[in-house]
Amino acid sequence: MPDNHYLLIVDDDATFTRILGRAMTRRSYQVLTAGNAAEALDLCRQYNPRRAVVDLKLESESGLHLLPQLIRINPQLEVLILTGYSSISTAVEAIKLGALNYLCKPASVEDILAAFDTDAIPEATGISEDPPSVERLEWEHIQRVLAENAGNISATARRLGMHRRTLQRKLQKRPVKQ
Amino acid sequence: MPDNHYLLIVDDDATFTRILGRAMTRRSYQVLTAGNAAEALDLCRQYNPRRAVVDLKLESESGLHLLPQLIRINPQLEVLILTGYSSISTAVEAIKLGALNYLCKPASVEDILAAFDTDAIPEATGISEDPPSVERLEWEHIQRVLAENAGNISATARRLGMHRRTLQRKLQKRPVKQ
DNA sequence: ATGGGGATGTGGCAAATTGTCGCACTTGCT
DNA sequence: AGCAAGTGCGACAATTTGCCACATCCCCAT
Repeated sequence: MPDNHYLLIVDDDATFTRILGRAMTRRSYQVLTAGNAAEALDLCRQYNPRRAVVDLKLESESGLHLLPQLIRINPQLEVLILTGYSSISTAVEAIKLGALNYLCKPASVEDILAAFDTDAIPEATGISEDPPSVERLEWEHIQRVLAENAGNISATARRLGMHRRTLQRKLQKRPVKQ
Repeated sequence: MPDNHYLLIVDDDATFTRILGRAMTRRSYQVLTAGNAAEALDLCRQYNPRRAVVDLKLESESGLHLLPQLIRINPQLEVLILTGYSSISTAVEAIKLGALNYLCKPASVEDILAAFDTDAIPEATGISEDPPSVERLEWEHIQRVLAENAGNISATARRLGMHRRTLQRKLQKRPVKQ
């Protein structure tokens, strides 16, 4: 184990950081939380955390912009990008910028921990292209259109040709794992 | 401009490699084509191409497996991964393994060139114009996977994570229309 | 401030879709 | 011949929808 267990959580949703922070504290991380980029950079400089969970969508600035700054401070930092909607291009961008991994919200604490630790053997395991399950495909598509419509559920349902009530119910459920 | 314009195209679909190869030749690339991993590695060693387009789904082996081997031969190689479906996890995996970019088929020659030449990422799935309904998206996805499995309904259902009976019923309901 | 026009969250219920078995038949391989 | 795998289909239960009816909110123009 490394010399410290500092985990930096960056998200402007206070509720989310609180919940995740508590869960991580319970797993013996020393949790630092930041609500914006400036705070995050300060904490990073001050505590030199080993891992970070960064929301892609911060109020004004983008998590994608924050990412390289954090890594410049500490090149060893393992950053996990969290995003509300799944977009391949942002996922690719995040990894190119040095993120360790990329997850879609809502993600469970287990998902997050797994995303940090899975990195171990990307090559050895037989990676093959599996077609995404229809559920997964649907979920990602919904997230994309929802993002396009700025989170407007009614409009999204209309454009997706599904009933608003149905969309609501789907959104309440969990994302499907691959 | 670099010392050579060799472009390696790796895909087991001969028609695709021919079309893409011709288009790239017209754009003054010297095109090398391979139908499997072994050929690809040979060509890579022999010609030391600067760029490569690799289909993620090769017959037996996976493009994701080939990727690190190519890069080991030539760390400068710019590899573009082409895939049949848009899947965030494989996109992330590909970039982690050193791919320059990730595109979904069908991609135009322009898309491919743009993916090589710009850091900005073209929206991989070509979304954002008019969101297809979930039904339509599902239908297209089913057709793709079904084709990939040579019309095998049982196998398709398994890979799609849906019940065989359900797939049967879906296929019956919509013969082929749009 | 007052009243549209949208959006959102819920509950309830009928209608439609799925999940699950089972069974008969065909194919390809040994 | 016998086996493994795939296919088509009927029946029935379990879920998931579509749809309607509110009750709130919020924003904006009157």
